Amino acid sequence: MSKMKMLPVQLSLNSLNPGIWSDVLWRCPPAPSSQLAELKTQLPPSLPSDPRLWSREDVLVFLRFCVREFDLPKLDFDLFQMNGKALCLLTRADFGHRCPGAGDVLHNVLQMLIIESHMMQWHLPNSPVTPTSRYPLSPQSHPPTMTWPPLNAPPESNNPFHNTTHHLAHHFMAPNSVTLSPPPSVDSQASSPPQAPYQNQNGGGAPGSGSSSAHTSNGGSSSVGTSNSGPSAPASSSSGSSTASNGSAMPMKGISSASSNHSDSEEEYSVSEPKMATGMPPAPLSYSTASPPSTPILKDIKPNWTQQLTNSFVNSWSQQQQQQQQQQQMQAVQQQQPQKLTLDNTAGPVVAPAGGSISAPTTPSYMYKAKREFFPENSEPNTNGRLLWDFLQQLLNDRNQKYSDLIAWKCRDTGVFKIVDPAGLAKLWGIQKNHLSMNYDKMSRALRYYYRVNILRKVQGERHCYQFLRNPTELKNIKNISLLRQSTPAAGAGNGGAQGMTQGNGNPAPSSPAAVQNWSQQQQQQQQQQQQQQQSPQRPASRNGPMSLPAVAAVAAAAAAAYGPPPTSPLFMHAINGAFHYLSATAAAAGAPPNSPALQTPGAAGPDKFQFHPLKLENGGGSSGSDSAGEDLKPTDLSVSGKSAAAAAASNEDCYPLIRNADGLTTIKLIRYNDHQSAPSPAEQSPKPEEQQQQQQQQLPAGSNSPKPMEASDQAQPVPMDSSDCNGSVEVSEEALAAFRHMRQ
DNA sequence: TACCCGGAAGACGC
DNA sequence: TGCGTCTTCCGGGT
Repeated sequence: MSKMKMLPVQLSLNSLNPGIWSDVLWRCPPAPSSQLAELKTQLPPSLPSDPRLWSREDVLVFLRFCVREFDLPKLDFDLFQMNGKALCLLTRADFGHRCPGAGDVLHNVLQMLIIESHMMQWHLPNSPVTPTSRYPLSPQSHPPTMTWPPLNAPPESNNPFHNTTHHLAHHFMAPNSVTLSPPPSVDSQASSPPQAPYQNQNGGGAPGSGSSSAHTSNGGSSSVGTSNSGPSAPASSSSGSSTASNGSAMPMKGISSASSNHSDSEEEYSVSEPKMATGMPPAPLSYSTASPPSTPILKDIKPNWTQQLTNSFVNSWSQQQQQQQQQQQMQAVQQQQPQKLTLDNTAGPVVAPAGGSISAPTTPSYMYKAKREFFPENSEPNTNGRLLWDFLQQLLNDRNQKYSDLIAWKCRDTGVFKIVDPAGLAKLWGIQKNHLSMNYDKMSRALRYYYRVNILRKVQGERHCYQFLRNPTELKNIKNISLLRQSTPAAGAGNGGAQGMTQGNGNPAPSSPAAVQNWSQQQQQQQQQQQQQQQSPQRPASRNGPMSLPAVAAVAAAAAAAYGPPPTSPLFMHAINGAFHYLSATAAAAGAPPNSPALQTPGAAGPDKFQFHPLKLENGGGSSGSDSAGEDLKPTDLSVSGKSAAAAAASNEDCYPLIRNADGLTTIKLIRYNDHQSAPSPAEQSPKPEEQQQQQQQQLPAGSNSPKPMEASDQAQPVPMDSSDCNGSVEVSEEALAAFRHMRQ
């Protein structure tokens, strides 16, 4: 034992799903950098620095090295007949099963190396971190906007690891929250800590994380970790525990993702278990053997891989929601109390993970403080997935396709989607709503409820296939969806029951072919927005703008974990502060993006906080029923953009028409001129400013009953549904890295 | 057996 | 208190 080196990560980890972040960021001993460096220097030089690149032989070399260096018990190397990719997919539990007594060590070491590899990639030049580099672990990052993968996808993408790494990357970039998304009710949204990037996926503050045993003694502790979840805490924590316990979610996710991303065939989608059979990762022994702490939420569900998968999604989802909330509320608060943005590193001490406290990895105390200050209980109303259609939209449009194993577009243009994993999706939905007994039957009932209001229809003949009859913008703008019932579903069974819809409330309600086209257009616009966000050089901060606080902190934490002091150190706190301020300043200097908290103005840019470059083709005058929607689309007001319509159009830039809703709020319609459409020339296309005003006036008669453009893209719902808005992951931008470098200097 | 449908009653939040 | 949005349960059909 004397020769045994200090482990890079504590061994007192439970069997929960290894959140790379959590493990490394919150369990690092005081000097991880030096240890890691030492470790790396002693690794056999033949080993690629990126574990994923290891061959089988490399894996064995690595294992032998660990056995030797850490004085581990003898391993059965036959259980590690896998390459580095597969090895990376092994969970802590997997390691534990393969080599009891040494699994934690191996896992931790490996995770450290993965982290290191991450960091190296981040620092690579010409390695834009956002958004194409959102998949730092994925050698073949795919465009986030790719909803349905091309059939000619490279063979590599068939590799389960493709999506697994993607998923893993997500875990890294936006580490899972422990808290399984308590229903986004007031409590959960307002008081649940903005911990997403910091929480241990392992659930509930890593129940039992302080225990060195793989078996957490239950989560009694777990509820603590979830902090203010209130009544939801048990569910949250328990789910987290389950997630953790079923630590194989990631591999399975990867497998599943791969299949789902490359085929929408019934065979591949419909049943989960067969996927497992066909895509078994090299870790068959541990999927259900991790002895999850029995928890209320999942106790009646076999810990199968689907569940694990779901839990993984749940965490991601939860994290998305929290991050969105966090960003929104941060922006709101910043406008009022910018001085409070400085995280006080004198905040209560971060509960040291060493003591086994579950709080530390779950919610650093400084984040609690931040939460208290920045996230008031009375958060602004925000559906954020509280409505089923919104929930589905956000899953479907997730930029990272993180939920493609649960639900995926089948034809995004027409709004047709397929529930890939009904049970998993239902479970996720149930967790979202805190209805833990949710199942697909119940959820589908809710979906059928949408038939009546012409939001959805069933795709005949295809299981689990539904079609949105209204595009996200429509749905978002229709405040009173019940009004949609005015159209009798019976009238339009053929085309989705959308005929003659809802003219009564002034909402243009083209759910028929025109609506589908409108849907298609907006979907395309969303994709274009995403692409533009990725490519636009004049928006260096990307859609992330200055990184959100969690992102900043994530970078700092990552860096601290990989290089520097532990998160509990003042330097770490200072790093976060510095990063944040640095980014704010950077954003200001570079021309703050719309979602720059510091620069955001409450008026026009406010609602657009999630969209850098809103695009516009407004449905001038409501539902014309025209199939050529583009012809009716007129920009109305370009005041936000500060350019004339003609100039904007001439420059092929986007317009920012304003629409005033019934509440008098000015919102922005996000529609873009499609270059590929048979659009008139820019000069023709864009009315003169006077015309715009006239049009706007025509469209916005105060109190008028005349048809208005979609009513009120209300500011209270700053989280649009399109993919560009699903800001689930903590995207680490170049600025963030620069910030970190800056603060390290 | 699973999926799908829709009625009915009720919960829950606003 | 009313309303909207489910949730839950159910019987029936495919």
